[in-house]
Formats: sequence, C-alpha cells, structure tokens
Amino acid sequence: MSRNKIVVIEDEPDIVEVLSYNLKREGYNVSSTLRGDEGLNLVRNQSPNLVILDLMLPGMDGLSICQQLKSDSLVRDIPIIIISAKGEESDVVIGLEMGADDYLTKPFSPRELIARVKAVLRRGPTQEDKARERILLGKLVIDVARHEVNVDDELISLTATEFKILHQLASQSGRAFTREQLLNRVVGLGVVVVDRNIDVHIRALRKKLGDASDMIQTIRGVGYRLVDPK
Amino acid sequence: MSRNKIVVIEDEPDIVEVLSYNLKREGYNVSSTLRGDEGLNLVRNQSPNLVILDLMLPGMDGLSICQQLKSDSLVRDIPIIIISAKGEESDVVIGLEMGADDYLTKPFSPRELIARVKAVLRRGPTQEDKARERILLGKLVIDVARHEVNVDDELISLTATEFKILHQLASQSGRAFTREQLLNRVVGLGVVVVDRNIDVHIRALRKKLGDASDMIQTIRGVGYRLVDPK
DNA sequence: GTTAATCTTTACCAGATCTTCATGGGGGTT
DNA sequence: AACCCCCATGAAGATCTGGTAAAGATTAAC
Repeated sequence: MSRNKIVVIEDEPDIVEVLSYNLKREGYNVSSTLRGDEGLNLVRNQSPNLVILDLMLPGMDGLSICQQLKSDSLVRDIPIIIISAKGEESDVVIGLEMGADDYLTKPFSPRELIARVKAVLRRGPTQEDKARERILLGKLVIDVARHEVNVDDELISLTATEFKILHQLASQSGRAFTREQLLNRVVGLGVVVVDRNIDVHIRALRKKLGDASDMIQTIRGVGYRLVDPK
Repeated sequence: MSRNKIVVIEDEPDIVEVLSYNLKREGYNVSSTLRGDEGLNLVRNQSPNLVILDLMLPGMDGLSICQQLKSDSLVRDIPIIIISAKGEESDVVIGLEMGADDYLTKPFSPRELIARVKAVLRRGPTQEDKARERILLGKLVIDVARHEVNVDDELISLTATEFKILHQLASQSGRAFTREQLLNRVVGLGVVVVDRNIDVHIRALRKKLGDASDMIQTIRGVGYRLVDPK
C-alpha cells in the first residue's frame, strides 16, 4: 500500500529512535528531523501521509508548524498527531483547535501511538481535491503548481491570499463556502481575523478576474461560491 | 450545517447530562440512550455524524457495539469516540483496533471532548454525508452544498432563512416540526423571536415554491411539515 | 532603516431581509 | 349557528448584510 509515509518532527533522539523502530516494524516509511523549521520543509517536500509532531522544538514552535501546515493548501490535508509533554487540558484543546487530528501526552506507549496512527490513517483519503495540479473552469485556468492563474489565456497576478481563496473556491466549484470556512483554510485555524476581511479579498479578486469576475457569486447570508459557467 | 447529529451511548445519567449540555451548546443535535442494545438501533435509525460510546454498558458491551457498527456497511463510516474509565494502554489499543476513531479516558473535561469531536468531524464528510447533501423529494431538489433549490428543474432563489427552514423540514420529511423547533434550528437558540414569525417565512416559501407549494402542510395546533408526494 | 506591497480593520451606505403587528378568514367545537 | 382559536396575509419598520473606499497594521523587499 502507498499510505505509509510518515514524517516525525521531534527533538529527543531517544524518542525518535523508539518511534522509528516501531513504525518501521509496522511497515511505515519514516523520515525525521530534530528541528522545527526543517520539519516544515520536510513535510512540504515529501508530502507524507501523516505527520507526528512534538510541540517543544528548537528552530520553531510545534504549534506554529501545525498552524502553517494547516494553512498551506498543498499539505493541509495531511493529518497530524501531536505528541507533547504538556498534558494540560488547555494544551490539548489548543492543539486540536489548531487542526491536529490527535493529541498524545508523553510518556506514551509505542503500541498506543501505533494504534492511533492506524486510526487516523484509516479514515481514508477524504480529499477529492487532492493534488489536482490544474483546475479548468470556463475562462479560468488555475495552475496550482506554478501558483498562476489565467483568464482567457491571459496571466493575471494575484497576491498569496487571493490565490488561496480562489484555489479553495475552485477546489469544489459550485459549493458554497462560508467566510469562516474560507478564513480557516486560508489564514489558518486559530488565527483570529474578522470575517468581513474575506469581502475585501473577494472584491480584489473580482476586480482582477475581469471578464470572469461573475464566476464568484455571493450567497447572501451564507458566503461565496465559484460557479462553472459550462 | 448538516454535520451535527451526535448519538451518545452512556449509562451514567450525570455524564449524559454534561455531554448533552455541552454538545448542544456547540450547536450539535444530541440523542442519547442508556442501554447498549438500544444504542445500536439508535445509530442505525438516526445515521448520526458521530457516535460517543461508553464501554461499560448494560444490555450490551461497548466493544461489541463498536464491532457491530463497524461491520455494518450502512453505518461503518460513522466515526466513533470511545469514552471509558478503563485507561490501560491495552484497553486503548483494543478500542482503536476495534475501529474507534478516538479514545478518551474518564474523567475527561468537556472542553477536551468537544475539541476531539470537532477534530474527528473535521476530517471530512463520510460517504453518507455526501449522499445526504442532496435531498430529492418529488419535484423538489435541495442541493445543500450549493445552497440551491430546484422545483421542476427550475432554480428558485431563497433567502438564507428560507433555505434553512426548508432544509430542516426536508431533513425529515413527513415529520411535523413545531414553530419553536424551527426557530431554534434556524435563528439559533437564545434568540428571542415571536414564533408567528415562522408563518411569514413559510408563506414566502410557499409562494416561491410555486407548483410544489402544497408540499408544505400546515398542521393546525402543531406546526408544519414537508410531505413527500411519492 | 526605509519603502513598498499586502493584509486587516473600520465606517458608511444602499438594498435585502427579517420581524412585528394588525386584520380577516376558516375550522373545529359546543 | 355562534364562538374561539389558529393561521394566512399584507404592509411597515427595524435590522442585517454585503459592496465599497480608505486608513491603519503588518510583512516583505530593498
């Protein structure tokens, strides 16, 4: 099976050792790093099926990593299991609200971790919008890999946030997204931002889309959606 | 939001009380039962979005329930969170291997449970949910994802509130809803509104539904219901 | 360190929507 | 038939929502 690539981000060598050993014995393909900032890159480069993340790390805080991963549409669907010595209820709640799929308190047994890894992976590939490199919708062409958008074969220049919003809308065209949903997927979970903010980005988007601006429809009292004018 | 139905199977009334209160406050629709065997039926009848399951139950053992649910293709994809006083590593592992999606040891804080509930539900709609995103009733087609309603293949435009009411009625067609029930689900709990208000929305709905307007029936002294003219 | 770009917040307006209220009609009951 | 509820209806006022512009805050670039 192909759902076996795991990235471990953890700075205690002993734990990495134990985890690697046990996960490999179960047939998983494990990569690991001791530093937080490296972890972020590792995940982005490898696109693993699961991330195991310690919270206290050199280089970058674990929660920040979680947050950044969850706000990057390319890797946001990769499940994350947090392992941490911080077992306070509030820590757990914050971790989960940051988008983690499970939270395990140290010390833990390898068997339990394995069981939870399996439970998380069992949930299956829930994303249909996964790894579609190119989205075609009428005059609109979204090249996800190149981070470029064309309207009528003409390249238009979007800011990072605008691109994310458009990509999100386009990933399930026709579907209505609330401002909250868009915010969570674009600026990341746990970041507090006024939701009217989305309006402003939408306006900018419509302006730049020119001819195709009417593809972004407002659903009053709900949010926005992108329609396929087919 | 249609992903909000939760079934709680737990025999300690106090815990049921606490869970219900907290989950409802978060906007979930909670049904519960004290007996294991009833729980099995409840889940099969309601097709909830999540099951919270205690392990030690009268009537039927929790693990057996888990096992049975996971071997019934109709409800297999409904996630299960086990809550149990048995916190031994082996218990957790067994629970997860039985197909549970998370395992929480009593005593636990409501906040953590809520966070875990959200984490599990966040994982994306199950097949069942996806199927339910579209409701077909005679000439009426309700596309929840797009937030659109068709009558006789013709798109009709509803306001947010009208859509919610229709969706609510349609979610259990044939069933009568009181004005109070509709208000609670539509304008939200705690918002004080005169219940005659619903009449006005119903009127607007009937007007817009045109041909299908007689599908909304008034039940004198009770409320309204949507019938399937099959 | 300064400048420029982007993101976020805020305020206001117009229009859509929600809510209330008053009136009248019908149904069921006695 | 008379009565009492309950619901349907129309209209008016209050509230909410989204578009818009502009200013403030943050970030990146130089």
